[in-house]
Amino acid sequence: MARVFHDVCGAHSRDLHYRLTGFAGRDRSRIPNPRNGRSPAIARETTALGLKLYNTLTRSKADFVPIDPENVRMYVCGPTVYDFAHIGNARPVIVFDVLFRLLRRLYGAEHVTYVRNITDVDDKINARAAEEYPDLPLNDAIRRVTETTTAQYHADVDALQCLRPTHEPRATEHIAGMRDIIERLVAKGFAYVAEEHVLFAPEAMNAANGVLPRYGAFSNRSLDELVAGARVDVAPYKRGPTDFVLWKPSKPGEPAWPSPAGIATPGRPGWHIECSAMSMATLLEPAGGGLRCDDPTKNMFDIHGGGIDLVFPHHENEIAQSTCAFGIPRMANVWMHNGFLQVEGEKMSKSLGNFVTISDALDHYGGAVLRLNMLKAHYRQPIDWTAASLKETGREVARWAMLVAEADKEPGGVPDGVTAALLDDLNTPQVITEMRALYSNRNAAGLSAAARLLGFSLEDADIQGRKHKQPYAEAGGLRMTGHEIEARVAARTAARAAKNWAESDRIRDELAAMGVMLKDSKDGTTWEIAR
RNA sequence: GGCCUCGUGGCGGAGUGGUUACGCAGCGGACUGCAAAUCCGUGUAUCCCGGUUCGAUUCCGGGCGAGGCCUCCA
Repeated sequence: MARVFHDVCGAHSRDLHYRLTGFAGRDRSRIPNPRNGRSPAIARETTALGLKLYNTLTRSKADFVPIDPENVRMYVCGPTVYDFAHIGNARPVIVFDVLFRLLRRLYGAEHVTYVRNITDVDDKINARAAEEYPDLPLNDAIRRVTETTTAQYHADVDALQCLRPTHEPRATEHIAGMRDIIERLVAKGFAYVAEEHVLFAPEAMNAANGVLPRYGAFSNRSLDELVAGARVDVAPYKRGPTDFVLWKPSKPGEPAWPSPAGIATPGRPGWHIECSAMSMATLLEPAGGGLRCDDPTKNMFDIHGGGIDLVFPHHENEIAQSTCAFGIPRMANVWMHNGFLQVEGEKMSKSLGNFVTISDALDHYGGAVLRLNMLKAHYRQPIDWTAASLKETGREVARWAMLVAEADKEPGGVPDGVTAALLDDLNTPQVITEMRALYSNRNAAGLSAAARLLGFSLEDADIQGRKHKQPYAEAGGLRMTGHEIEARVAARTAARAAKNWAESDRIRDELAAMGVMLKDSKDGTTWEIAR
């Protein structure tokens, strides 16, 4: 803690700390003391268990102290279900799955609540529905799109060996909660109705006194900067250029719900309000969307995660909504953001033709390989998703699996070095280094336990992609069944026994052309279909 | 233009105010009919310029370069 204090207050200044944490010029009696992280308004009765996490809110790494160790609560922004999830979407899913598993280990599986939402109301969904099912009524088409996409998403993340979150709320199931928050915001003067929209006014938030953070503090930008940097036309009904939509009217045929704030026309929620409502419903007490009116400061949770691109505007706006509606200084104590993913050194985009879906990736590599490959870079660093790296990872997992298969089974816990690396802000590259040392030392039990903590099994390693699990090889329009491959392998073994090396090598070359790789050992020849 | 992050060997990628991890590739060797796989050994790096320091890759300032956000986006 002394080190943290030095980083925050020694190297910079206390005022900078308050600016970074969004409390510049505000009542400082109720905000966390940078010296010890304690706040008069928030009881911190527990001690840390050694986990350190980098917090975007404070831009520093600090001990993780849950509000309630009996119920550690984490919310991660999930997918908008309109298309196959891509490999970039897989990164937060895997990263926060690792954190979920670590938290369960530290606090007990029954004492961690992990929420990852599904956004199933969105313009992109509507557009996709109209395109895919032009003959169906729009609402039926939308249901088709969201159901099939959600099923695909579940299949993908299951294959990546991610645990299902404790709750997976859908936006359309929480419209009432959104209306509730919107009504609170209107009643408190933070939001207003204009042309059947409800808009949030950041200027009203910044004019308010009390515990609220400053709008823009989280993403470190001022309202003036946002106005100056705005590249889009401001809708005429907005009072201020930075106002954002909480609720908007639905067009005819679109999904629509009764509107809040006395608006007669049915409408639908803005994107940001969804996460405020779903986190409230699933993570705040009492369960089901109630709030602790007796003690508003209880209306916070521990960890909020997502991709770094969500810092602004999504998370900034979530914070604005939740803090203003509930009268709290923070929505969540720790904010974690994963870095971006590139493909072969370039930004992934459909126009570049390098768009990789999770499903595509699973065709070529098993879930264990994709998962470990994702964890080779620290979660806050950018990662370059390359075929070369995947191939290397695949071989490494295969090596590890071979050791585990051959070694004597001795029950073993997770080695200390592995745990220590993971506790240090999920330093998975360091974990992998530890695992390599375990491999070198032939510590199969430790290696296996480490893999399990990272979320994959070495006893039953999922290495091969779906395409290569097929019992035949295919190349150049030719197809060879497993029986045919076995027959050629047997013929080659016979040729080798007869020291007919020319014939032996000919068969090996023939199989290699089909992508079938042979391995000779003193126990015989094995084969596998390479990629 | 504003804000933020990052810059380590051929590649990937950590830690660290004081002998610069680890993996891949390369090279040498073992094994093999020859390969592949596996095993053993091994060379190579901290963007540039200042500053602080006995000493900086690590801290501070500047420069250059890369990426992200400011608009839907993991």
